[in-house]
Amino acid sequence: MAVAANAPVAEHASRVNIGDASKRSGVSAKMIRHYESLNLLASVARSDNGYRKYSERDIHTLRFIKRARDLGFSMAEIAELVSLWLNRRRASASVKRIAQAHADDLTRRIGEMQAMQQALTNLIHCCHGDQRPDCPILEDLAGASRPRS
Amino acid sequence: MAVAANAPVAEHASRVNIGDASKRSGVSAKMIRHYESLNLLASVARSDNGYRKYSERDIHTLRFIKRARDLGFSMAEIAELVSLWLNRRRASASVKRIAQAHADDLTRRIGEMQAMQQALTNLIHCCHGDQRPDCPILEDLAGASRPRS
DNA sequence: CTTGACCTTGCCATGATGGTAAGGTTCACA
DNA sequence: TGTGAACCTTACCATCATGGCAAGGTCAAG
Repeated sequence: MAVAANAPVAEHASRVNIGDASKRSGVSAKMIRHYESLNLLASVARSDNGYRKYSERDIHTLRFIKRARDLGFSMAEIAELVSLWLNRRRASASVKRIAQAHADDLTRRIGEMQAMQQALTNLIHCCHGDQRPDCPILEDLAGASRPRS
Repeated sequence: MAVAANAPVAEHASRVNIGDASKRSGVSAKMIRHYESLNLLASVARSDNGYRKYSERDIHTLRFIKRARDLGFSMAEIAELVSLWLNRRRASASVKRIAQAHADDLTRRIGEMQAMQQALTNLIHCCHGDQRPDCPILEDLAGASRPRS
């Protein structure tokens, strides 16, 4: 039995409030509103009392966004991805280019952090970490490369 | 020959403006002022015209901060480190604890980013990246676990 | 009718940094 | 003496994704 994809008749009948949309997408209500302000969700419906009403399609989009966020894409990138997703005439090359750029960015940042981690680990290994004040970590920070003027 | 502790006669004679302090520490003037507002620099001197005046000691502290930033410490952590650096009765264990916590944090974040990177790399490898619209990357985003509506 | 759970908008905060604007100071040079 | 460049000052805004809070409207169950 599929989810609510096979919803019976009127799609608008199954529209839910933001709280349900949040639970079903894993995106906080706060961020759902935020994404709407970024135009990631095309024109969210409102009921008479002003409450937002989310269709299955909206929830699908929210899940798409969440998955992309989990992969570390920025909102700007996600906006492009959503647009490509909705465009049936897209070229997969466009998607791949965005993904590759992000992957490269991750690689770079991971490298930077690993360098920090390595330097830090070395210093930590050199520090006896007891009650004495002598500390190679502070000594490094106080003048690592430049030995003192 | 010790640092500027043994500076010839009047230490205040060698005090420099923020621009020089910036060049000599590698910290932007903007951030030097910011660090002062965070109380990382004890009471920066001012000359009659209101310009900040930096001693050798101040510049040494700025270099300490810069090195710590380069290792990825947060400003809150750096505040603690500076404080310990200035306290001759510190226990090296205190320093080591902060460094270890930061290293652990780096490890965690590196792991998260590597997981993203790995998932992304897999998807990218599956995408032919040409003019056709079929794209495993979008398919994953649109419903990795849950198939599609 | 009340209570509690929901929804609305709007503003503020994060953390580290950059930018810009509007104005004061200093110095070198014509 | 004037002028312009290069410096300094404070103060505000922006980033990016997210959370929090406040004040108020809505709705359903008791």
